[in-house]
Amino acid sequence: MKPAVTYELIKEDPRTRARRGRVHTPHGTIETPVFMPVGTAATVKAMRPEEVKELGAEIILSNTYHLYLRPGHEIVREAGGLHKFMNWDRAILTDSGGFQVFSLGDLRKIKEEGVYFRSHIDGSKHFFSPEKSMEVQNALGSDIIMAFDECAPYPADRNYVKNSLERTIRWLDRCKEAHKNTEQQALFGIMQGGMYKDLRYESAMQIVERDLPGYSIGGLSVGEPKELMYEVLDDCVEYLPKHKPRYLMGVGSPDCLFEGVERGVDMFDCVLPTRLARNGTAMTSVGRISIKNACHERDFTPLDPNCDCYTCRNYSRAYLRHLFKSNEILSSMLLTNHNLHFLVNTMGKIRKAIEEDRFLEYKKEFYDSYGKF
RNA sequence: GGGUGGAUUCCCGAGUGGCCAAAGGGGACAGACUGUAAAUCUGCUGCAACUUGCUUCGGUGGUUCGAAUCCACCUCCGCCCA
Repeated sequence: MKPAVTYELIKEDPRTRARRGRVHTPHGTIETPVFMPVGTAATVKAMRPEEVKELGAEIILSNTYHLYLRPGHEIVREAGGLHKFMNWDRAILTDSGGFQVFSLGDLRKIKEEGVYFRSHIDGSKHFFSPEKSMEVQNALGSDIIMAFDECAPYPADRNYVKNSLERTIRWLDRCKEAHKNTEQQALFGIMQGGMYKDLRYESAMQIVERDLPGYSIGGLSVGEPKELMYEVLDDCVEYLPKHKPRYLMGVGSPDCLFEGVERGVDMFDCVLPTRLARNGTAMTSVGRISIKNACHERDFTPLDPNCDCYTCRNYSRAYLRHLFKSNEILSSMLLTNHNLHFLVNTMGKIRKAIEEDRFLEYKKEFYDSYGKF
């Protein structure tokens, strides 16, 4: 039986581990490496799906925990699934709720059977388990579903990380067992192991043994220094099979994307571009720009001189600053549009560079222009 | 004309003898944000020195060891009665 999602390797960079590929899903093909915009609550905040499409996004992320709490996965199922519910006919990947185990702090308690949560919305009590996560994700009908894992914090002692990753493996087996819709939805495993190389190896061997359609690297970008993340990432990718997609979870600053691609990562997602946009920061070819800064008050030039997105074609920094300072909704819309365009477009250029054997040259060019990250 | 309430640091507004450079908002300015508890959060907002000094609470003058706070007069604003 053909899995719901397959990976096609097109080309490998001769000088680095960067690679050009395609991920085939029931809702279309994704050119990789790819950046996936995040739409936690069944919407990429401040964007209409048509706009996200126009940017060139081929897949977006959504979140199991959030949709389970509100509106409730049964409602999404009744609506005809997440694609129909949110009017997005391209691919969707749902996170399992695992990250919320990490981020909800003292609102949760981790046990072998699963995780006891308190809703961040109303404080009500909930229980999430591998089975529950699969049930919800099956109801949502996303193309790629993630295993229910625990993302260990940083720093964390070795013993904690070891216990955590071993439990995550047991949970992965339960996910595989509970996953009911393998023809339409592909289950990805998640590697953990913190910053410990041997634990990363152990985790990788365990998940690869489960022969899943894709593998992701979790537990990075949780507060550790970038150099350390790159070092750990070097090993992580090494342990993963060549003919399956590799997904680095939660990473999205431009430098991290380049470093990730260079080490052989195919997929990334991150809230950074959308959140920064809503908080008044733009990612541009010449670095980050805080549109709230007084120096843009009378700057009637575009946000990014080298950008052809809708926002940069039509609006000035002075206007965008005015919108932000006035708390206008359009501020979020235009800045989000630009930031997503910037990352999606940069990924497109990375793919092209790999095809033309000039990935490292393009990387240098980008870094020289971007300046300080 | 008579009566009455008020004037506070960029704005609104607390403060009614020392603990007041003065609460709290707002605004301004700056910063953070990486599988979204985030259109959120943090810092800062009299001047200068650098743990201290100076100037400030409508104006002027007074009382007091000490005043944004008490007294007198003046200026402006609100309300009520004629």
